[in-house]
Amino acid sequence: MTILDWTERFKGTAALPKDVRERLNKSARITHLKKGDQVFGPMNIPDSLFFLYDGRIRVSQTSEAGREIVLYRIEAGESCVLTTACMLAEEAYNAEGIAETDVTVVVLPKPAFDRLSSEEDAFRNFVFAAYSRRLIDLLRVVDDVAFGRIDVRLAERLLTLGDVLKEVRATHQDLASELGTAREVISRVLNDFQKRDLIEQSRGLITLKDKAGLEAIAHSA
Amino acid sequence: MTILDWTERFKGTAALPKDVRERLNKSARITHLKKGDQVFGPMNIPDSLFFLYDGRIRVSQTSEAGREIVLYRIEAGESCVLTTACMLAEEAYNAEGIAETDVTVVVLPKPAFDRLSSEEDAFRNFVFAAYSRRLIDLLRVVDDVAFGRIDVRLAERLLTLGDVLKEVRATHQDLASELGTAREVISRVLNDFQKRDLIEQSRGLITLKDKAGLEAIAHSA
DNA sequence: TCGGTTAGGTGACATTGTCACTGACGATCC
DNA sequence: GGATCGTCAGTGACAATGTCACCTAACCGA
Repeated sequence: MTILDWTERFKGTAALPKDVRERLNKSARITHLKKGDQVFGPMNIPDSLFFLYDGRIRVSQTSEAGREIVLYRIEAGESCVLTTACMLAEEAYNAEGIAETDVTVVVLPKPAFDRLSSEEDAFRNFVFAAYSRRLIDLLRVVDDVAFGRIDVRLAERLLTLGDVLKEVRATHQDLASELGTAREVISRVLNDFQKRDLIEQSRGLITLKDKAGLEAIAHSA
Repeated sequence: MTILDWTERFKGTAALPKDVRERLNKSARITHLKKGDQVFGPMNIPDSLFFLYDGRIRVSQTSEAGREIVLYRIEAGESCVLTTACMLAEEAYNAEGIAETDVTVVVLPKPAFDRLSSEEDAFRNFVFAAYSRRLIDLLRVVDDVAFGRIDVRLAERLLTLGDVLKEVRATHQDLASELGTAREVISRVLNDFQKRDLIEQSRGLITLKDKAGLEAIAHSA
């Protein structure tokens, strides 16, 4: 494939001197993954650092009983620190990353990572910032799960998933996995939303009819 | 006060060359805090790095409604990365650290931190490991809150809080704050435990009568 | 010992999670 | 077309947990 200069894509590398960037381009490997592929998981801990060049990765956690909750999403230009966390920590964990779209990943071997983070302040700060971002994300998840109502959380999530279009292509089970709850709960709440004319439903598709109304619910925490 | 060589206390600094450690001892400041003092919080974001020399810090999060949940504890020899996370991330958060005992803290100014983490691999790895540890801790919290039963979680927590002694000195409200639930819920579960002869209760004190029984509950997830 | 504060108990009810089952829809094959 | 199968969604009963209002008991300092 064509060799692309990924270093311009990341905050931590864009500002680096040209020679450093060229060195990086040599030592890093670029990988493509299909939508739905597992990027990492309990059985699949990479020994390298991941930087997401293009696409989106969904990081979720699954309980013993098989219920799932989405922790956060990695967008293009961000790095995936959880893999490194899992490398360092001995403890068992059960988070996994799934490619939500086709994905292009820059894989940086650990030696190159070490060298870079010792030599380049910008890069090191980028990595620290990535860690911080995830910590904050998880604080938010804890807050939502421990203290939030699901109608509020579902309204929020519908709005973020719908974004530009007013459509959310997801089954009730998908949404349950987003929020870490059961399908039946989602069904109940969605039916309530429908009765209130906030949404329209059809198989695997939800249409947002009243974004303002949903926002009112989302912010009524 | 007497100057103590804290650098031997931390994994990331103990192995450093003597001259580096001496430099550190000069640039860092040592602070003492009383039991119950706030180490950091939404209104009190330090601009330096914290290393816990002695004592224990409880990190918890509080909801809008005022309900609290304990995220993790920092033990002597560990660093407090959440403060740095909060420095870097712009977003609002509401975690705070409370000294659970009298506490001795090493405060390392950011310039010294930057220099150290660029020059010394051991130190940098120590910091990364600290971040990782907290990420994993939070994954566990998410798992517990989203998927765990409270009787299981309470049994676990009683065992860890009781540890050597068979006593837990905590009010029902304290335990509710540990697990992010309501006092009434704790009261109900404790009464159930008492009926089953697993514990004994008196005002502000719980005695573990049957650790094996509690462990059975704790592991019956 | 009085009075106030804090810890804990209780019942009614709301919300959320679980379970078992049903029907509805869409694809495919004959 | 119609039979069949798998996925998606709806439902009612019940269990677990959270909320609210209010009560009692224990402790503590004046």
